[in-house]
Amino acid sequence: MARTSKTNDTTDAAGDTPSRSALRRQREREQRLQTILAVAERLFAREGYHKTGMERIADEAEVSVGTVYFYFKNKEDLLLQLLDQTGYELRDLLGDAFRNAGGTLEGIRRAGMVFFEAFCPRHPDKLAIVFRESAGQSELVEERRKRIFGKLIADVQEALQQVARTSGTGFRSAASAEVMATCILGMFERLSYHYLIWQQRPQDLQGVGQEAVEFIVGGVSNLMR
Amino acid sequence: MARTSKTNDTTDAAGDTPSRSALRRQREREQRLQTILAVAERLFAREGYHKTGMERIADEAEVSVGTVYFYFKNKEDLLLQLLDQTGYELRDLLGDAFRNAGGTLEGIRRAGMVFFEAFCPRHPDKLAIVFRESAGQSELVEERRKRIFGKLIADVQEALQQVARTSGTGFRSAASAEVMATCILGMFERLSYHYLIWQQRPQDLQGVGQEAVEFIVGGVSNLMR
Amino acid sequence: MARTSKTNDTTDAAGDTPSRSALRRQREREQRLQTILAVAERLFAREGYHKTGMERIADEAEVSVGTVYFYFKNKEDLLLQLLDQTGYELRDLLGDAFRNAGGTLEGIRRAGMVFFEAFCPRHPDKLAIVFRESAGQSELVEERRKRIFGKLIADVQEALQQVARTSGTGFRSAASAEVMATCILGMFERLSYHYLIWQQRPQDLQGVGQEAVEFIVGGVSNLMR
Amino acid sequence: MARTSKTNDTTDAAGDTPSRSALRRQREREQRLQTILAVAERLFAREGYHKTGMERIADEAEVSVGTVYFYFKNKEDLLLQLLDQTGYELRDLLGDAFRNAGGTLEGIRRAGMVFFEAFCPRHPDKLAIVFRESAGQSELVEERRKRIFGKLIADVQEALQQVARTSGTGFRSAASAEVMATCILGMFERLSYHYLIWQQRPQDLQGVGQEAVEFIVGGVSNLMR
DNA sequence: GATGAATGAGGCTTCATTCAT
DNA sequence: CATGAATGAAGCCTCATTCAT
Repeated sequence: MARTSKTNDTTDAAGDTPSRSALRRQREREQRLQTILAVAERLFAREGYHKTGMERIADEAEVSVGTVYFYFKNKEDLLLQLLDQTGYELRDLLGDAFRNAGGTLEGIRRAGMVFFEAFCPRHPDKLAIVFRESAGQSELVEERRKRIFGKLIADVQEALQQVARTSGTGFRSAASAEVMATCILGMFERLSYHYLIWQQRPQDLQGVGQEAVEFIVGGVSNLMR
Repeated sequence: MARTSKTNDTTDAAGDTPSRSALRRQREREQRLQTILAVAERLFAREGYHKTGMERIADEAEVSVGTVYFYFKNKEDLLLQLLDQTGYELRDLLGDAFRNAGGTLEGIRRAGMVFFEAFCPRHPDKLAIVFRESAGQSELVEERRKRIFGKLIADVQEALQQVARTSGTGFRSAASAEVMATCILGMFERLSYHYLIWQQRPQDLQGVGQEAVEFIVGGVSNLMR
Repeated sequence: MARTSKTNDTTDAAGDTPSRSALRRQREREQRLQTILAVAERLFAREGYHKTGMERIADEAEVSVGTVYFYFKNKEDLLLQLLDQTGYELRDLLGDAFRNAGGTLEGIRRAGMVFFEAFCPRHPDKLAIVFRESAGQSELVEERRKRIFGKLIADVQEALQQVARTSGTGFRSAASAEVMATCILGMFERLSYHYLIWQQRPQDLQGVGQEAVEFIVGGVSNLMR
Repeated sequence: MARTSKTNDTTDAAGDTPSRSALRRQREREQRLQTILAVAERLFAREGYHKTGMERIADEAEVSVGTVYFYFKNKEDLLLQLLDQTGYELRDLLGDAFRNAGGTLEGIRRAGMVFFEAFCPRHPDKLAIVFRESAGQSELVEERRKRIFGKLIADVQEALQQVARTSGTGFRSAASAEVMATCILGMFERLSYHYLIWQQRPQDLQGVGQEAVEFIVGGVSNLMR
């Protein structure tokens, strides 16, 4: 019932234009869902997935427990939707950046910086969830993480392959691009985890990012022949 | 509590020569402790930290729950000791390899391969625990993970700086070595996670490792001036 | 609340002739109520009273939860009305048959067969509800069951007493008729439960019924002096 | 772990004679289990299965909730074990009586009276559970009820067939005995339910029983040819 | 030292019912 | 009248931990 954008309307004739009240309900509905998600994101990231009870989430979202369960099947579903959301946003930013790298190392460099300059400072909680809280919670969750990482790796890999094509060369081996893409994601993960979550030095991220992308550029070059 | 009825030998008198039975008890004690740790490692890695109950651990270690609690303060302690153990082994292998890199890129290359060729195939469960199960379980655990990663990063960083010294150059910036070391750890983490845990392709790890160390060498070179 | 904008007809003026639209509304109302009852009967009987949620009932009756609550005070009320309905139908069939037994054992025999030949095959769900689902749900429900059984017992008892009167004899004791009537109801209950609900052998019911009524006839005779 | 009569013993040598303390533990264990069962029986019968929470049971048995769950898998298991217990007792009494009926109608008569005179006054709660509370609670429970009734029916059926053999006659049809046995059980059920649970006239049960067994005898005779 | 029965706080989830629109 | 989102009390159950034997 929830989660499907039903547009039931009793006042309007038979049209495609929902009534004003229906629209408002729709909005409020979406609003609530987002509020709950936002609260869950914050709590999962700061207090931990397991330490956060559903009641606490309901409280802070100013709804009842039942309402949370109206919008989300269970606690795991809440985490899954958070993961998906973050997955989308990451692909929107990172994926896009890499897809628009234009087949040049400079493009790769710029794409990498997007993560450190645009994503990290804006969404530290999301990072904590994808990289920490969602790790090893259930098969379903792990499955979803795998898929998200897979997509991102594919994006980066594609960008790398384009670089090779553009520069008229190739990679050391067929697997090089995939391995490098995975490496790059791993670097992003650990760097953001290290400097943002552990060391709480968000202001260092730009510098760190620059070193990292330089490192990447060197690594990539080295695997091109 | 430590007083048992039969203390007719020089067990814990004042000497340096423990009696035979005391020695045996000591051995049995160590044996038990290791069995429990081993069981916990396997279960945490395969079933998940939370899904594994203390009773299950006791059962498979063929002791009682009480005994587990005699050797370990609580469940978290079990995880902490597993982490420490893995930390030591990692430093023993990786740290050593990097410390013995001899200040050459070739040394770095060889050190990196140690992880993929020696550690990964031998200790997949340990990897699952450090990289997955211990993530976000409690502040104490996270603290320990941070320390372990920190130590490893320091080792790698040191190796990198030695390369710079040996080659008579320096790095792009003072932070370069630390960033690179973190990058390298992140690569190791994600690559092993990806190919060993997710994709279950342990046979690919050697090839993957070669690409990875090549990538590293390139990256490092690029940050030397 | 009962005041709607359009009251241009003689809807609820003072007359005996309701308007056409009022009649239609009345019909629709009755229709809805019956639909809900029918759905509840099916679900209670097949899925169980407790396992059936109000939302499921509303869904299958193609109305909203609120509507169900408009027609029925609460879930218990739904069950009570189902019980009453079944009670009426049972008395309509069984009671009538026994009342029309004409004071002969042959009449008793025919009356008994009505249950197995006419009621059981037609209303298995109703049987499941009276004999299974309504058992031990609440004091109110149990009260109603008691009343229904009481009425039926009275009907049968009356028929038995008429047999005695007609044949110019009496029963072993004053309580005989009541006890026998209760026995007969118990037989009907367990036989239908056993062969219809448990053993799923509806085709056997006619034969079973014949044995049963024969058993009854013998039992009744035996208590007449 | 629970429910299996382990006889672990640390003090004794290697013998078959458990130590005194082990024996006492064993006794206490059985004691507790029976206490919980008794409390559950009383509460289920008087307050209703659904209205009785596990906490209430634990409280009245003077143990913790965890302890209840140590002895019983879940609430349903509690009910199942109560059912089984009652099933055994019923067969012990009723089944035995019918098995010892000796192939005479007089034997049947006496057997029937056992139910009213020995079982009903002693175990009203058990009756409430088998005939009321366990009805329609879950497939597993219903399955068990079916089995219990089946066993009892078989016992009675066997007694009836023996009567036929002894008297050198047979029954109206092959199914007669089964149908009659089912009838008899149904009578017992409804009569006890009616006079014990509903009408609270336990003192009437003996008289009612006499009428009932007379009724049975007549019915049985009537189906013999 | 070893045992394992007992504990009980806390977690997740369901679902009958209400009420503003 | 109908709707269906919101409520929240109540229920069942788990499991890390303790402690008497």
